[in-house]
Amino acid sequence: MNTDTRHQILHQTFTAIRLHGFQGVRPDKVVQEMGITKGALYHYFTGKKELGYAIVDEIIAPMYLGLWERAATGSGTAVERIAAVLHRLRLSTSDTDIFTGCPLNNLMQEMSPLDEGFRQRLEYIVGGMHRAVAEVLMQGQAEGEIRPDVNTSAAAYQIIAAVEGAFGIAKTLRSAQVFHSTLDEVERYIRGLQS
Amino acid sequence: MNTDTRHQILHQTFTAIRLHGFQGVRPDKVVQEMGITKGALYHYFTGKKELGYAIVDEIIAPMYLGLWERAATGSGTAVERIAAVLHRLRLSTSDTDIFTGCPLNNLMQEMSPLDEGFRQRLEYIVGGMHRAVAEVLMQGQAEGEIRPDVNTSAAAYQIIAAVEGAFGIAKTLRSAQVFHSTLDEVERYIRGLQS
Amino acid sequence: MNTDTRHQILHQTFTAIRLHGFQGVRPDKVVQEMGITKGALYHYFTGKKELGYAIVDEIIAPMYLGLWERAATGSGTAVERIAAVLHRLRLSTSDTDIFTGCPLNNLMQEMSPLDEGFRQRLEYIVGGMHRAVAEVLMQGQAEGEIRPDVNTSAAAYQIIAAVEGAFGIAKTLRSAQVFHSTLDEVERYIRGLQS
Amino acid sequence: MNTDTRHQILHQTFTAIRLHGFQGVRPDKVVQEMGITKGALYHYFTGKKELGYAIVDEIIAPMYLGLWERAATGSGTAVERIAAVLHRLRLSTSDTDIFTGCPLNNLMQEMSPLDEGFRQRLEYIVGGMHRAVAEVLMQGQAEGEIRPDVNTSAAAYQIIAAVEGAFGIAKTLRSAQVFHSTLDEVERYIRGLQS
DNA sequence: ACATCCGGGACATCCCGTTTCT
DNA sequence: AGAAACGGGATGTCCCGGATGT
Repeated sequence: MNTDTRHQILHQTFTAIRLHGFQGVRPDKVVQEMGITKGALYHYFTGKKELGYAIVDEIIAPMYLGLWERAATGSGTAVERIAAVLHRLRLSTSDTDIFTGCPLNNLMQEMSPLDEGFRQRLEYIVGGMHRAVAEVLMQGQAEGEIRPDVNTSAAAYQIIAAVEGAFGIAKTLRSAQVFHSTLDEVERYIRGLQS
Repeated sequence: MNTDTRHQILHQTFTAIRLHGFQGVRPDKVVQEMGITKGALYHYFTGKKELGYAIVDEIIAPMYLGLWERAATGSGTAVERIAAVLHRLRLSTSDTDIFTGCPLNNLMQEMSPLDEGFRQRLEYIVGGMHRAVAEVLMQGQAEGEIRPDVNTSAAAYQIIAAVEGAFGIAKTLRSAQVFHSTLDEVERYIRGLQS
Repeated sequence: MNTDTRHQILHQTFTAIRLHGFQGVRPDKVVQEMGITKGALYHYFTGKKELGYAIVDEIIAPMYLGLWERAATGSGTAVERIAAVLHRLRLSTSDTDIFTGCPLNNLMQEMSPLDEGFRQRLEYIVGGMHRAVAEVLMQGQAEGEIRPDVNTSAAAYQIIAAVEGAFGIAKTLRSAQVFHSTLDEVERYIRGLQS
Repeated sequence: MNTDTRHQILHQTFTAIRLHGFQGVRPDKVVQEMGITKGALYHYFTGKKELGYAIVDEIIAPMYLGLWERAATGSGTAVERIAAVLHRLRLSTSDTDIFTGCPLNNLMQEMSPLDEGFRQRLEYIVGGMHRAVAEVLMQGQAEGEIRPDVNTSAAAYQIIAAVEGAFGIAKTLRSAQVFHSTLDEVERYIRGLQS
């Protein structure tokens, strides 16, 4: 099993999804751009959908869960740890990322109502992100850093929602600046949760 | 010009877009479900894309701009007026709306990078929404209701982003409850802007 | 009966046929370019085919029969009268005519095998042209100008064939010069028929 | 590369072009008649136009260039060699060929003004035919067989034009006899070029 | 004497996936 | 492991013409 070709297909298709959406991906085009044939693709994946699942499982999930779970295990105050994730997000977001938007958000909007397999995988990722953030907030609450009246679960959803929403709006406005200033505002919101 | 048939096409296609995304819309199916023929469709619209533009211009834009601009012209404090919009949003959002997500958000994620015509129309809508919210916040600031150190533009983006993000997350989690509790949290954030 | 509109349709469609061939004509486009609607077109003609027949009968036939029958009724020697037609042809043939080719020849090649109605009308025109040329040659023969061993019918066909062929070749080579020098050669051939 | 299927498509489509013209060819019908599917067709050709180009390059060009260039390399006097080509043409022209006309001529009339790719390919063929005939005439002139005042280039164009024109006229008149007698007359013209 | 609206069907092309072969 | 050939069906668009109105 040549894992190289498999990886290449996975990443090339991931790029295509970012540009055209999952439905807009043309396996024909993808393999052509890679210089391989469909024989290779259908050797590793049973179909376009399974290829999509593999991309979510093997690329997107590790990417986002890794990013947010690092906050849960990091050091410093709760607010600082979440702010650190936002900083990393800002730094890792290039102008072309603004243009294509957040891969996770894109797939959620496109595929959630269309395919249950996608929805469950994306739900798993969002759930993991939410759990990570909520946990940090609860730790902060336990230590007296966060106000006791804060609904940590709702606050966690709000943080994630605002980040994804910021991605979506910046994408349409084609403005990295809007993205950054909205993230700043999210950070301010988080600081407002402190005692 | 028989505006009846035209309107019917517009609304039926709008529904189809909500279910399958713009790229997933099959004009064949739409006209078949309406009991008309493709002759009619291509009599009123030169193509699928122009039909999409018309839907954004004539359905989506009035819908969202109407909703948010009402906040700017309403009575009461700034926070109350924005909270009123959020309430209306909650009430007008059925379970199937949770399932299909926010039409505006869906189109933004799907079409912004694919077609400049769509992007500009959506940018116009988002810009209008932002302007409306920011204006309310500035009025509140002028009247001493909102703290003077609040960046009204950034706060307005954050509010819109959180609402759209809440839609997107609730759609994947298939949970009206998450939608509502996130909106509650947004409201709490807004109240935190008060002096 | 507004003969103006009818004439306009006839001539506009004739131009379209010259550019795209009969099968390539799009009634939709033609009426659009004229600023009228299909209602007008189908008021005067029962269909695209009948419109084509009318164009052959009312525009092409008079054009070509008029040109060649003038040779039969003109004055001077037989050779001079035919040469005069060739001259007139040369003068009336613009560069765009070279580009689009001979309308008669175009229609013959395109429609003869496809539609019997066209074929018979075009046969009528070619027959008339042939009769006119053959008659002139026979008159010349009677007066001793043309050699008695000349097969006037075959010679007439050859003259017409060479002229149409010259049009066709010049059209592909996009060369007015080839058209003119071939017509010169045809003239030389005719002079070779003299005693 | 299975050249069998490719060849079959090429020849079947060539036949269809002869019957309906290039624009009149319906790929659907062609593949259906062959018992293959559109998947096969679009596997070998990127589109109808490219298929047409391939037919010109691989079928029509060799056919005509082969026919006329044989005259240049044959033995006997110049006139005999050209007459031999005309004879071969006569023999290889069945009644159905009269009905459908000369494939080269048909394509020239139909496609030259519509598509530059076709025009250039057809120009290449006509150029080759002309060069072959002109060369034979020049050889004859060098050997004193052809009169020195003959413009070999113009005469070559006239020969080709007359042959193509004969095809076109015979097609409309549906008369093999007219075709043959016109070719006879062309032959007589050529003999008239002799000293 | 025309314009509007629309029916019905074709048409070129695309595209996912399977089979076969090397 | 991967390339080539092909099946089968859908897709967006076009386009001729008729029905209806004015």
